Amino acid sequence: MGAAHPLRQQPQALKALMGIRDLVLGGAVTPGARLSEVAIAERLGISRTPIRAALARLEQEGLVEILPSGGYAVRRFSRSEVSDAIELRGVLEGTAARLAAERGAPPDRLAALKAIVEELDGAVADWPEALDFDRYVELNAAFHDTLAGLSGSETIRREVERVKNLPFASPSAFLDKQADVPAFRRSLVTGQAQHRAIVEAIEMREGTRAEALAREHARLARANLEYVMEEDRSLLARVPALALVNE
Amino acid sequence: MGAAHPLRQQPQALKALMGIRDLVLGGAVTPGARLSEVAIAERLGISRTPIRAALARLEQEGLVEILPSGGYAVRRFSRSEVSDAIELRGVLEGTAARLAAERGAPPDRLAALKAIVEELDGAVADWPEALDFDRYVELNAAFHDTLAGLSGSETIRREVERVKNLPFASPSAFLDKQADVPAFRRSLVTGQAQHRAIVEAIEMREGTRAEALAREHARLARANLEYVMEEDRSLLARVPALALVNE
DNA sequence: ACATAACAAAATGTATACATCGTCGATAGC
DNA sequence: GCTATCGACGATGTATACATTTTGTTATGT
Repeated sequence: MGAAHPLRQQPQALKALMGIRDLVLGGAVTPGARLSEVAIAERLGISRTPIRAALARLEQEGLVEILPSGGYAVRRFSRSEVSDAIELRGVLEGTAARLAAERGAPPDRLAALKAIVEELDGAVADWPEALDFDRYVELNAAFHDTLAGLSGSETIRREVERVKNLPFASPSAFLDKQADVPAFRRSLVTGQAQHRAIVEAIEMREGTRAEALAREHARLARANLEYVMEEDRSLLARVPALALVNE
Repeated sequence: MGAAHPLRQQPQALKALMGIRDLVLGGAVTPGARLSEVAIAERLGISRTPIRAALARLEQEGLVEILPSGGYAVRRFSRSEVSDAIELRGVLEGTAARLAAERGAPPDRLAALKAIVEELDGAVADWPEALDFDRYVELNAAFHDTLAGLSGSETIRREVERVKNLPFASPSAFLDKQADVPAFRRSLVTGQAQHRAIVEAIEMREGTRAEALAREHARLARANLEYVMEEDRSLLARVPALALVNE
């Protein structure tokens, strides 16, 4: 599945990375607040060294920012930045889809992608009401991971995976049991139709169509974001990925 | 111009980053070879700590890779990876151009971009033979930096700048006095025409056209890459950015 | 009461010491 | 002569100690 990065993380380094991620996304530290290295080190029970490494990495990923005077702080995202990050994911996934179509995807991987779509179809269609969120999220993530690697270009795959590290830009950002509203549920049906169309376009070597579809697919997440901001701001607290959005 | 990153680098950290970059790009260590932390530390006269930080960052940038057993090595790039990185730059710059056109670029920044194009015109047209490479490189870099920030999306700007950190993906990769061949020189004329067209498209709010043009503009670099690989491999050694390409 | 300057506390940046793991080589056995 | 295992060397991963900068507070002067 997603061998994500060539990460051969050492135990402490891994603890630091996951720990800080949880701290930030769990709302333990408010956006904009300083991330004190000693405080984190004590809280996680490890030394400052892996903490610093993790912070530097998270800065590269865009989750934390460097303070002008040194040190790091939890990054705050404006609504437009979230929107742009989603658009960016669409652009990159679109490129992955286009290249896969133009260059021809490896038959086995394309078959795997089609199998995932079939399973997704089952998950969505069988019991539209009693949908298994966990299962859908898992399959959806698998679809996007497979798509990212379908072009055979490691360069593209890396960048797609990179942008997905931003929590709200992930394809599963708005898929959460805590945020189970009809509007989101409807988007799953549309999304699944787009999944099918993307695979079809790649199979037919229709690069431009595949790219446009993947972009539009990402914009489904943007629509969900707008729904949260305009229609039901109470979801802001219930969608974990949106904890960092201020404005 | 390009305040690149919110990097408030400490002296040792900066020395480490620049030093290792020079080591890798200068060919002091062969691609694939291990980058021993102690060796680098002794060579640069600083401790291992900033070295490690710089290596971790360069791994994120894609210049070095993590060895399965730990530590880092100089990354080797296949021809297709170089080609894909250039394509990726085109995709991202294309997105920057499209968004600038769709959303409307700030008048002052657009004016600045037009001024750069004017200056570039002078540099190219006045003395086609006695072209000042340094000046052209500087203006060309300014054009691409300005374009990256023209959409107003910091997210997009960041990503464009990121991919440009890969030496061979930079817009100036094939602009070098050491590699002054007629084929490259001709590409400058075509490139300058594309610069003009990109600005025009953004000004006319023609987003799709702007995106397509920016992509095609990047493919000029891809053509130069193919020229090196197919027509004149002696350039492989003369174009500094291509030192990491094996195959 | 307010502003300013000096001082103290704390945080980061850097260096070094220690622990752990991988790799290379030598030696012993077959 | 070849292979396998044991051991030493070296490298990275981690922790800690030190130095420098930043920040917050307090006291003093106007």
